[in-house]
Amino acid sequence: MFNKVTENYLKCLFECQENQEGYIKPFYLSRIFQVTPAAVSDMLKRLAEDAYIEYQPYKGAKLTEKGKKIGQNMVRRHRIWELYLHQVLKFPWDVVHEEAERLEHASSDQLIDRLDQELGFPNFDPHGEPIPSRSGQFPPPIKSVVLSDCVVGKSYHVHRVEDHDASFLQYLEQIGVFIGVLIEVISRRSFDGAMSIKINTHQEIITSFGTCRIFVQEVKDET
Amino acid sequence: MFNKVTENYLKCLFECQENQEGYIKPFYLSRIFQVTPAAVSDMLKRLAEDAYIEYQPYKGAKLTEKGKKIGQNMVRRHRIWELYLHQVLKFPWDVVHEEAERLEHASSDQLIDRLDQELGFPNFDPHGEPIPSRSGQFPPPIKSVVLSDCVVGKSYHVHRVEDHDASFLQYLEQIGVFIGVLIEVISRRSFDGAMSIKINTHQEIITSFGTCRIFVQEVKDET
DNA sequence: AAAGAAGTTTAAGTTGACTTAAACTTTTGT
DNA sequence: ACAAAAGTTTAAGTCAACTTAAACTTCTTT
Repeated sequence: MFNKVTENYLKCLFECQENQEGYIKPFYLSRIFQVTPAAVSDMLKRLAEDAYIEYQPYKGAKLTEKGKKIGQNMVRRHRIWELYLHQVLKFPWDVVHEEAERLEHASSDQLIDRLDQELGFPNFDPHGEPIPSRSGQFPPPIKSVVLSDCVVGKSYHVHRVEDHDASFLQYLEQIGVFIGVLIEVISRRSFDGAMSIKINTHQEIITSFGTCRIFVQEVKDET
Repeated sequence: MFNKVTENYLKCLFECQENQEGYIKPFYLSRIFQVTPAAVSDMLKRLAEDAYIEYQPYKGAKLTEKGKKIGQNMVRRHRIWELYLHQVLKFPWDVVHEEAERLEHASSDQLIDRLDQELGFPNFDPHGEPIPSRSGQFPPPIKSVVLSDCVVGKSYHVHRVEDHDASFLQYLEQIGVFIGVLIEVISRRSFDGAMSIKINTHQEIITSFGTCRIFVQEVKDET
């Protein structure tokens, strides 16, 4: 479609705008892409020239409608590939991110639509991220809270986990934390934020690294 | 794995060496990649520096063992993707080449092996090209002849067709020429080489463009 | 309010993959 | 066998995406 670097910038900017308002700062992008801030500056200037972003020096960048469309499409491609790799080709959820990261740039829209169809037009990827439809529609948002904010004694369904660290995902798989799983908060340590949770029959300790990367929904009591 | 351009050169050189001995000439590569001969010269020099090829000015290029390995792997990736797209995802055989052309650079060896397994470790792609195994083994070669060399009155199985022109493949599909189909040579016109062939019940005229791009096996008479 | 830290931009340079133009080598046809 | 044609290389330049180093702006803190 376009080139890899452009697609990655627009995807990343789109993902930022999913979570927070305002302008995205170069420093953030330079960490994500592992390049110097100077390279980001350079690139943002080019993206602005082609009207993919609105960019003001020292202020940051923001997608235009044109750029947003492409960024959203890249997010769709990425999440559909992740789900296809996991669900159809049975790859563990900790490896699909990296593979999808390349495949998303190498697929036609027709291929993505075909995978989408094969998957039954799913709403969420293996880490719980929403998948926009071909027409750009997102599924209705699910209001979830971060595990670290949860109340001791209550039960929750795991709804989303952050997907950028493979070894973290491996750990979660090993202790039985998947999307949809029911957990109960047993305790929280005040000094380091680590939480003890019950999954089915066994108990596990999740450190603050994890508790701020796991998102859950409160279970509606049905008694 | 490496970069796209390098991978494409090594793949192309490998495909050449599948068919003919000797050194590959820059002019040929420049037509394939749609770049100027100067660009090819430049690239060959770089490939030789990294010991992927043996290259002598005005003589041409030849893969080293190191380059051969990569080229063969790219051929494997390409053909497995073509077959997966055609057989599993039901894409018509005239579009799979283009899609595979990009996917082959974006897949890990693990993904390719997984697709291979899903397909049951096949020996040929949708156009009849042999697929090397993960260990580099090719299926036993099938001795086939080009349709233009066939004898009027005899019957043949279609074994391979050249895959680079999508509209040619569309045409073949439309008239019922697939890999494995039985055809009978009815006649050949001496002045332009066009041949009339019988497919099942109907007859079709194949011009010389096609007769030199369709490869067949003689049917062993079993009376 | 001013200084230092944190972050950003500019300037100059590099690299890979291209281009055009000109010089060169090899092949082909008579 | 030799001239013209065909193909190849070299030289110089471009462009995207990077780098480092230096200059600059903004944020934070006292």
